[in-house]
Amino acid sequence: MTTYTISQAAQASGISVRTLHHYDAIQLLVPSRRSDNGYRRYTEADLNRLADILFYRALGFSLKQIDRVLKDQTDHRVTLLREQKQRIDEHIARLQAMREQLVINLEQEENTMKTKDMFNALNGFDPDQYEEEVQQRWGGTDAYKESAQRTKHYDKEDWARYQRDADALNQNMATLIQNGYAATSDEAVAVVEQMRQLIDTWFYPCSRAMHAQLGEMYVMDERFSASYDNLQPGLARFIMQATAANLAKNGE
Amino acid sequence: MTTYTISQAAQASGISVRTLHHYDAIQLLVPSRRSDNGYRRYTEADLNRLADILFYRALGFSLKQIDRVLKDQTDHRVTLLREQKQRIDEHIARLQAMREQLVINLEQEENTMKTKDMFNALNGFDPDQYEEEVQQRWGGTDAYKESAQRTKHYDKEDWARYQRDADALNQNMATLIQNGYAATSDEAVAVVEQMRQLIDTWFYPCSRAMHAQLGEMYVMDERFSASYDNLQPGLARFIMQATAANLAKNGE
DNA sequence: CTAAGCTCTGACCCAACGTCAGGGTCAAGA
DNA sequence: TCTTGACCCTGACGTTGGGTCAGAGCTTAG
Repeated sequence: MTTYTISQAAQASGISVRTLHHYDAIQLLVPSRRSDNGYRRYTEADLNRLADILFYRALGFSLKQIDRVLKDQTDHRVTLLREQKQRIDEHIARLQAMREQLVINLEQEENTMKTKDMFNALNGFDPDQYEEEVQQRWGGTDAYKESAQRTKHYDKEDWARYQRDADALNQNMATLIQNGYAATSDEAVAVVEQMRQLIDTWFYPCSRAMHAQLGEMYVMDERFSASYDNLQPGLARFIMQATAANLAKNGE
Repeated sequence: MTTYTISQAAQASGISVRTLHHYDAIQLLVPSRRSDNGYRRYTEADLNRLADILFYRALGFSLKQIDRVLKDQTDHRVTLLREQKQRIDEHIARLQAMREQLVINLEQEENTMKTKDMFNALNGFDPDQYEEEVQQRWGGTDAYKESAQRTKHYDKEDWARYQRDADALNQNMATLIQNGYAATSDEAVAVVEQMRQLIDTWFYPCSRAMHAQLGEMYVMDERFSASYDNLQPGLARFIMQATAANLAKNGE
């Protein structure tokens, strides 16, 4: 009778030696013989059983279940198969629910990403990946071109530095709102002027008139205003009014 | 500031206390405070983080991944979500392949079940569940009716007893084949006569002529002969020949 | 004062192996 | 004959996400 060593058995069935050790340990597949030196010897019958095991394993049965299935001669098997199908169907249903949620989430994230990118395009972030919308809406403007030129050479730290400064200014503005300052107050105008200068230094020449236009955009586009108002309700509109006041008080 | 005990936090979010212990242990959710006696106190912020954790858990992220996702502010998140969707899609595909295999297998098993049931209908097993084919092919015969009548009152032990006797006779017959006896030998005929009597006592009056017919059926229908030949190659044909010999030697 | 109902930490358990570690066996080549 | 390399063995720990005690402390109501 021809027998196989453990590595032969493993290779023949495409599993690891460790797996066969495991199946032996849990008595799922005990090789029929051992050679004198204690090596496992697998017979053809053993390999057949192994094939059955792997078959049911591929169907998602647990090793414990497989043991039962192979003991149970044919009768109860149909029930077990049906139960397993049931389990798999439920599992699939669960995963499909997850998938749906993920898709919904991705759409949301992508929307806010787009919004951010539109903003970033005007402020200079790399719009390469979202060319469609950004290019269509802003691609023709001089500001866009200048911004795209300059920012090409910025690195991570540059971005982080800018982000920090911008966040600080937004935070200042939010504080003003909380303390009851008007958008036309000198304090608000001072902050918005700093905002303008920040854009000016980092991205493109931004006049007060242009900044006022930008402020309007913040309000018009819900996706912008949402992200601002997230920080502080009414912030988008407040900034818009401040840009206008800045233009009125200090000229172009 | 209102805080929550561990059991309150658990109940509020529908998870176990042990789970919160675990999340604390792996630093996924460390409660902001402990009270003087060492009890965990969860703040609202903690519960918010917990909600996020459970949200991503529901999407199939591992706890380790969740930790990263919650650290990573928004940017890398889209990538992670996309990767997760990818994993889930693959998982679904695998499960659907399993499902297909299971369905195919179930169809096969159901076919062999039907065969067995046809046999059982003539030998008396409850054919209720497979009425279609069994009824169509055998429903009109007297033997079927008689069998159906009698077996209605058999219980599990009756069936087991019958099964044991039948198995023993089949085994006897197999042994005769192995030892080179002819189907027409007195020994084979003796066994087949016992088989006939078994049917006679358990199910319906079965003459030798009828038994010969039955024997023919064993051979004709591949589904029958396969299950007999499984026990011993050539067994189905051997029994058929023996039933014929029995009829010839001993009359109707 | 005691029992009930919380809480704590520590520790073992599950499934299906992967991955060493430490140590034998065997055949071929120097 | 000795060594090298390719196999083989057992034993044991790690992984994931908690479940399930066990032993012990705190607080509160009866």
